[in-house]
Amino acid sequence: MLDLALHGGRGPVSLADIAGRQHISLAYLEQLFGKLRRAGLVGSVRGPGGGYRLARELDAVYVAEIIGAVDESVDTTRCQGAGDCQGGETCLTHSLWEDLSEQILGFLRGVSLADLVARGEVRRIAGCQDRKLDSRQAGKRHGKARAKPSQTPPRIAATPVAG
Amino acid sequence: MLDLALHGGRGPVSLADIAGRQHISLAYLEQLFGKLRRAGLVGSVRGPGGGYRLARELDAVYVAEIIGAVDESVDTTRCQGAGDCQGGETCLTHSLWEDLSEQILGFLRGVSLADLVARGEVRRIAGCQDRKLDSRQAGKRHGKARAKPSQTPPRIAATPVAG
DNA sequence: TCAATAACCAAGTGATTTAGTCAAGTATTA
DNA sequence: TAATACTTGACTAAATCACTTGGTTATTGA
Repeated sequence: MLDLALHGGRGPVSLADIAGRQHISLAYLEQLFGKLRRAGLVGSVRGPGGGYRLARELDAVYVAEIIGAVDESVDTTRCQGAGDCQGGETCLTHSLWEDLSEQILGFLRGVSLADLVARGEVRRIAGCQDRKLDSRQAGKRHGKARAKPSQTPPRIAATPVAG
Repeated sequence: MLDLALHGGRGPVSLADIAGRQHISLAYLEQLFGKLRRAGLVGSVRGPGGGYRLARELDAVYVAEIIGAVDESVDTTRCQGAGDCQGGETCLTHSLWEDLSEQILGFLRGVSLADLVARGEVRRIAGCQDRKLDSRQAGKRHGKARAKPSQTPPRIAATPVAG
């Protein structure tokens, strides 16, 4: 979504472009953007020259929504907030994880794509990515690579012992 | 640790007791408390009547430490903070996940066992647990059950798409 | 001294999750 | 009408994590 925010100025951005810049496989991006589209966060344009564009202004798209569209939840309780963590009963630490979840959601609800684009760090990295892609594309012609190099999965390491 | 905080008033608490109240298997508790002991958060007493006790006062034990001792990290970046998320380079969203990690750590560093014990919700649930255990133990005699009923694992659901 | 109790330890297991792949489509436009 | 791009669904590989198995060692009380 950030790539879209940074490169969506002149018409739709193809997933192949994003795949090249962000080192995420095209097939996987297709999955993610399917969810994003169904959540109403992006719009798509088919056919040659097509691609995706953000459905709203940068300052109206919050990270929490994006994660919600893709992952469906940022809840840290084992019971997904239901309170039946311990065989129908509520476990001792339920309220703690509930508070933490609220904390995380609050933070992610406060960060918009506009906020991220405004960061010097983000602009710098995006600049590097663009330069790299340009020099790489100078040497090749219309290379459609469906299988891209993969990376190790990210994961939030903290896990409640009971919650 | 909360169970220990609530029941550690009169001498050490055995893991079998905690297992009974919190529905966590004894063998699994042994693993966790091994880590907690090595981290200096609890002390142990062997032999009959033995068990574990908190190594510090309630208001000096923070949830962040407990998670750190057991899980080792609450980092949400895919590179564990190293900044080499994208094949040696830093990925676009690195700073976002770094901020989120700091947010989570800050929250968990601010919650002590004393804070949790002071919660009405926690006291209420602990009361229920004690009453249930009493009525169950009235009917049996020295039942050493090493294999306890298990529960579905908790997990933080939010996962950064790239970080 | 011996048996019971409870901490200690190492290795393995199994369910779940998630990033990612594969193989088909269908729509759009030059 | 062919190329481009999006759509869908089923599958896979790896990792994680809660949990188990099968022991050993230390302490206490009878």
